[in-house]
Amino acid sequence: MKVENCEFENINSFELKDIFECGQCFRWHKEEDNSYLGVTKAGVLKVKKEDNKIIINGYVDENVNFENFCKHYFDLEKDYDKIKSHLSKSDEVMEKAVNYGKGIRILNQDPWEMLISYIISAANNIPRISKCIYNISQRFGKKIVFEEKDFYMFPTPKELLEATMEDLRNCNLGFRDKYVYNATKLVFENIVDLEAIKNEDYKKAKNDLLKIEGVGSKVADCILLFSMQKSEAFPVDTWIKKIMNEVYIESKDVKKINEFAINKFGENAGIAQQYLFYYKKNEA
DNA sequence: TGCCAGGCCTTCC
DNA sequence: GGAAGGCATGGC
Repeated sequence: MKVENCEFENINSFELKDIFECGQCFRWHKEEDNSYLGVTKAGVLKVKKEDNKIIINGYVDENVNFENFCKHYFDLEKDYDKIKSHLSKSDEVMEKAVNYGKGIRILNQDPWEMLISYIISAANNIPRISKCIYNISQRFGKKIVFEEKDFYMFPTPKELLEATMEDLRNCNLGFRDKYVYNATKLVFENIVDLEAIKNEDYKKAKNDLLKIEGVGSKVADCILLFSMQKSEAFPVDTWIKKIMNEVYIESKDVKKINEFAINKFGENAGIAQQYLFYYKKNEA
């Protein structure tokens, strides 16, 4: 492990609260000085924003190129201003949602971690999902000490393979224990190759993820959007169902809503979804 | 107490 | 192929 730091200036659309509290990640927490601390695949990161400067400190793996990792993780190569102005022209509700979540960036997280995290998310709420993920990290992941505090890496497939069904139940996963247990085996044995799936196009990748027990349309879309750079993936959960029904399309059929949205919002449907989700859950 | 949470799977028409 | 019920657990 090594200590690292880097800075980025004049990045548009970058607000810590919007990025870390819009529901896409479960391992970031606000500190007293308004910075955010989080555990990523590279290690522990601390992010601050001062004026138009983003300052990132890290305690990360020796082999990580820190600046490149941050650039990718925070999706800094993408022009969100352009996407926002395009989406805003769509309609009034979208314009409001974009304005509400104007500092959102979609993080590029670890596919394996997203697979397990979103299996756990089914019929669950965000605080409890975070607790579940902390529990399995604390019991099966590597411990890191950073700034005199203990952090736990998300366990690798090999590490999580050590967990029995009972262990997982003790991490408060509830009925999702068996799905996590089976998915871990599939990934460890490379029957499910997440890196290969990541390289496929959206439809094929989604189709492959749906073969995993515990992964349905919504969970698959979250994995695709938050860790596989498939920005057209449009996860339909209960909140999105509500706002879509109110504004765009009256239907109980999740598949219909999903297809409608991809047609309407196109290649950035997933980013549109995140603005809508954040807006509906907190404001509307 | 009853309902809901970033759903999915199985069963039953 | 579409609707209904079950599934753990905690917060409100």
